[in-house]
Amino acid sequence: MTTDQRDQRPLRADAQRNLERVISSARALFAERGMRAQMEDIAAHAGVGIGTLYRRFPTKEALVTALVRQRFQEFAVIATECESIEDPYLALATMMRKQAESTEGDAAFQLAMMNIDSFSWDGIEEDKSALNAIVTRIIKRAKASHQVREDLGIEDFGMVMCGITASMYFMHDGPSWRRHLDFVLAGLRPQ
Amino acid sequence: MTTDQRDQRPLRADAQRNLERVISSARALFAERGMRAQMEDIAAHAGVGIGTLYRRFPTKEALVTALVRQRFQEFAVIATECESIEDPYLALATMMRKQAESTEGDAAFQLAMMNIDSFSWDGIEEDKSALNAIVTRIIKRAKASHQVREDLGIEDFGMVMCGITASMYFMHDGPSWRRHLDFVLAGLRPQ
DNA sequence: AACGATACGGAACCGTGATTCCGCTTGTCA
DNA sequence: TGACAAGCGGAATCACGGTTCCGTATCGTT
Repeated sequence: MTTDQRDQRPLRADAQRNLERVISSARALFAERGMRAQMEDIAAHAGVGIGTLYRRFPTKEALVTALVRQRFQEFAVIATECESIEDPYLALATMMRKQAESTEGDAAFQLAMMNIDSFSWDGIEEDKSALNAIVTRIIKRAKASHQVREDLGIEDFGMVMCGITASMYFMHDGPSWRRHLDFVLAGLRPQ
Repeated sequence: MTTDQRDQRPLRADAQRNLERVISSARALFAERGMRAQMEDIAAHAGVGIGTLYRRFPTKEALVTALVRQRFQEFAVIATECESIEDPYLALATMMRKQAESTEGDAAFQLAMMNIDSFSWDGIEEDKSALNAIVTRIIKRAKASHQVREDLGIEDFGMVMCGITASMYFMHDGPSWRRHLDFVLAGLRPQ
């Protein structure tokens, strides 16, 4: 779940506890400082030594990737929930709103969304395409109901969410990113 | 113009030449590598020593800021040109298109637009507000003609351009940022 | 309770890249 | 054309942060 299911024997009790602390501290510090959050600070915040942190995540990149994967999985859950909304357009709009909402304050994910820092994000593809499958269905349904432009595609979804994420990440003052989302949702309508 | 008008005596001929080379190399390398472009490489690309580069721009931040100011000034020119377009909505839309277009490949500016890297961007405010004045007029006119939402504000403009810049900066594959701009322009219409 | 596998802490190490320093060179001006 | 301020180059310095290493501590099993 966290690192990877592939590894066998369960963690020692204390190690498991530390792992959870590290993840939650990482989330908190990345949210607070973006990618500038330092490994050492994360360890300290979690109340463990750096060595311990590195035992679970061999690099900073690995740590960030783990966090991002979790969020993609959460996205998939949200998308699935929204798929059961009757109105096709509302399903799409609600999904976008909820995903954006859940992204707020998750700098690690935001960065991944935006591909910053030349990380390779190994192992994300899998989670990403699982999500894409669901989103594609939702878009298809919305198009079939003629409530959104016919030329809307799954790639547009990624791009637009990236832009909205940017508004969220960068514009700390100014109007809320929600407004940006509103504009885009309106712009998705036919024509 | 480049560094600051405030400094008196004109540069020595060779220094002026080098300054221009440095600026153009900086633009090129930032475009190519984003903020990862290194001072040393910029100097080398310009055919000067690092010491020379640092003589004009005491820090990397100063260099980037200079480039960004130039672009804001260019934005102002574009905005002014567009102000003379008769149709109010077209004026706004064209301005946004042209500004975005001129931003393509200018990583330094893109970063500024997005506020990355915790730079302070000292001295930009001036140029920024000069631009804002013009844009505000264009928006006001568009609203008066009822061709865009009544609640559109100058802050929305900044946010939206930031989002589009992000699409431009981050989504090297996928659809073009122009599509994102299309969505937003459509979404700016009344209601 | 004893033992080996796991895990822990954190000082030391290292690479990267910005910035400084200073002895030498060149443009400008009288 | 001589003097000197302005400019130049680039090796050396520094700071910062990620990563490694290893002696010690703890867990879980027999």
